[in-house]
Amino acid sequence: MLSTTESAEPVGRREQNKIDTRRAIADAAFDLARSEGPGAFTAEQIAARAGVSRRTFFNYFHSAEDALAVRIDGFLELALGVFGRLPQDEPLFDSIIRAFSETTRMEGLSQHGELFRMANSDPDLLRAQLHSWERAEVLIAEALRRRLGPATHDLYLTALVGSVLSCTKAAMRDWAATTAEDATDSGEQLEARILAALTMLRDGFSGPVAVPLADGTAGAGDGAGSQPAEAAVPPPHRLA
Amino acid sequence: MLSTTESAEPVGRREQNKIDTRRAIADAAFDLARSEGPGAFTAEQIAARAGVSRRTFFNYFHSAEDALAVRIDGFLELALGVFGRLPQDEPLFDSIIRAFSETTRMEGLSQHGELFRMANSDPDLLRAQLHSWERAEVLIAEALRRRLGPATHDLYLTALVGSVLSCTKAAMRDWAATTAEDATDSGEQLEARILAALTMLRDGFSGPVAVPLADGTAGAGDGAGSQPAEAAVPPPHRLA
DNA sequence: CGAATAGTTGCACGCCGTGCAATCTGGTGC
DNA sequence: GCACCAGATTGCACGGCGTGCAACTATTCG
Repeated sequence: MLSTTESAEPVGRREQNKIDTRRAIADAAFDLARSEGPGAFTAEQIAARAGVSRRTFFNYFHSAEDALAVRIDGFLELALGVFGRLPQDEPLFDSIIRAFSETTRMEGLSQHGELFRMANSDPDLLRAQLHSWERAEVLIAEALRRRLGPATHDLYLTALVGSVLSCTKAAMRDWAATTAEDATDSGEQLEARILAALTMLRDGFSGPVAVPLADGTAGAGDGAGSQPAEAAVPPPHRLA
Repeated sequence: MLSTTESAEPVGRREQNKIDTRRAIADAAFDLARSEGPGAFTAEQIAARAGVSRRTFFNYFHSAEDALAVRIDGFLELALGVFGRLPQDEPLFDSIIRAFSETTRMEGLSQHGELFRMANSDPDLLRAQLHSWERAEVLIAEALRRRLGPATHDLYLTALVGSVLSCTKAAMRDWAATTAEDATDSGEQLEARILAALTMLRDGFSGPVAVPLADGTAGAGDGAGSQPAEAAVPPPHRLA
């Protein structure tokens, strides 16, 4: 299982404490958001639940919403990590698609669905999440530049990365809105949507792409009335 | 000249006062951001400069940053308006491209460049701007659904609109970073970038598209090393 | 004009986010 | 083990934020 915190490196007590604290705060924030509702709790409450002072909370996060949105950062950093480990000689879009596909296997995926829904009723949380995507955009653009070469035009890079993330975001929104995340195939549901959205992007949105369902039939992906094509995962390269 | 506030409708005193106040506040905020630097002024100062009370400021905007970001909303609403007035039978991407192209002729375009640069040094301003794009995404998706038909799949719509806006955003960022906005061809510079970015999107990012320069030569749009194609505006349909 | 309605203002309150100095804790060299 | 130091936590204080509320003022309408 992919993990946000996996790191076999020997790490000192100090560093480990920081990681633990950061995690404790993020978890406390998420628990509170669940029980009290998004935007209906204070930094003080988060700190108390995490067992630190209010001041320490603000040493780790700028706001309560940031403590929630940090999970989005985790998801995107994970995807970036997977992308970096893919063979550089395969078609670019295959790498992109597989990076995000793979990342849907991460632990704690279900929380992301909740997070997206929470953002619907808390504008500040939405902003924090948008900021997370924005930060990831920069990181991914850098990684892409390393892969495509330093001469790659900026506009091409940023437009591409922005579009890819927009499609992924759209897929996750759709997934969060329509899928019960305690379902056993929740991950596959998300993966199918990401695949569909990124395939549409690769095809220049010339037409809608159906979201393949678990039972093998294609979902109602009716766009402009034409018959939607069905997306398929790229050939099964192995992770390096 | 396109205008954010143009409206020939007969409007009562009450309504006009609100419009004036809103504008006065937004202008005051922008002036302050210029003179004091983004994030270096208070709501109280904005209110004072706009000639209203602090409380009234908060009746109009949720924060100082929102008062700045409202200009982004204006730009995007303008583009949406142009899009709605285009003939519905032309190719979708032609409409999209021309809608944004056209909008670069708006008044006060230069301020947008400044706004983008300000966001680099003020995270809260960046968040407010991202929120503006997000809100516009919803509006544009609705307009697109009206055009494509109510059966259009949600994921197709949101992925498309998100990508289009990401490309436009990328174009504006690039423009803001590279172009002196007091240049006489500032508008054309932006238009060329938007055209290039949206053309790349339409082509599924199969390769970079050069940004045509005013002198007729193509700019250095070198992507993966292949020869970049040059973008061209769609045929000159007339606005309805 | 007078009543109704909509917008403005001052006030008060709890919370936010951060600089600062005191304190505590884990790492390092002896 | 002990002394020391860098780094992390904490309490405190302060200015600013964002909003509910009630009083006040301006516009609209009969």
